Amino acid sequence: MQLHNTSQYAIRVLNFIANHSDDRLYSAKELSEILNIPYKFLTKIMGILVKTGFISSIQGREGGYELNTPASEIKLIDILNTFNDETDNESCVLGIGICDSVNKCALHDQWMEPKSLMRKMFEETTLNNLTCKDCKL
Amino acid sequence: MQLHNTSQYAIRVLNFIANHSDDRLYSAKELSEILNIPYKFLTKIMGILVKTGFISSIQGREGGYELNTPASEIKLIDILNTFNDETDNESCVLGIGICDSVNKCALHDQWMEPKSLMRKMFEETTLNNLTCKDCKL
DNA sequence: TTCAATTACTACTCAAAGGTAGAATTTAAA
DNA sequence: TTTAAATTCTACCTTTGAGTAGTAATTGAA
Ligand code: SF4
Ligand code: SF4
Repeated sequence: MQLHNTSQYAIRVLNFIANHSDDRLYSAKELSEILNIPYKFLTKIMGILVKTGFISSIQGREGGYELNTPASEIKLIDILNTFNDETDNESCVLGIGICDSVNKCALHDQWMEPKSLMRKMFEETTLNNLTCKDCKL
Repeated sequence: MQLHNTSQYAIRVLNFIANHSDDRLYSAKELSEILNIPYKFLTKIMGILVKTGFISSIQGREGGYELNTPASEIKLIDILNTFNDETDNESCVLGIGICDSVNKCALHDQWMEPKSLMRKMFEETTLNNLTCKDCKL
């Protein structure tokens, strides 16, 4: 019951960049050191974040990454979907397939409240709701 | 953000056996067909459930499985822990390691409510809270 | 006693996540 | 113009979850 490492990394990177977007460009090397994420794995993830349009990259010497979309428009759920961290009904708690209020699994009644709260959180939280100056990176 | 298949299967099997414990013994073959779980994978899981003491097995012809612990004493969280579906703080949403109210990650404030509800649910729900006669298996 | 239905055990394959290696490309500073 | 610092691309390796195969051991029924 956990997010994928890639999702966690992506959230942390995007959050950091969003919090320092006025500043300047950050390179993969810096991000890797600041956020303590394996360099080679980070660059792989950055490539995906560029392709999906969350960030844009400046190539070459003195290059780096910067936010390409306003922080207020990047929802956590969008990041999760990018890395196959599904939160939809198809892959719900007992994974039984399509289900509704009449056709439900044994856990349904207990699960719906935590699940909907979780889903609501991922859907409504954007990067700029996350701004937290003293938080761990 | 999902339970492991093994956890899902284990919950469904244990729930079924708990709901039919008065009945009779159920064999792996039957369980596999009723619950639509691959036979060979199921027997592997049953072995683990026997070792951990949730169920006991009757070997040989006419054998099968039966609950070994009262349904009221089998918490979902115990099943999850058996299959490495951690819900503890070490492996929390951003996976940053030890953290408390002063030393927290950027998602902490948003995450704690859904998380604690989820955790409470897994900790307080036992197999006999789950009894649901018309539910999908 | 034989035999078929059953659990238990060991070892393997497959797929996906997590991570690494190396070289190509881009670009600004020296 | 050269060079070093950067992103990008392709391919690989490792680990773990998911699932399969085959066989041994057990035991009640015929
Ligand atoms: S909890 Fe509800 S929505 Fe989720 S699998 Fe069970 S029945 Fe379906
Ligand atoms: S949400 Fe809170 S407990 Fe979980 S990783 Fe973040 S700081 Fe730690």
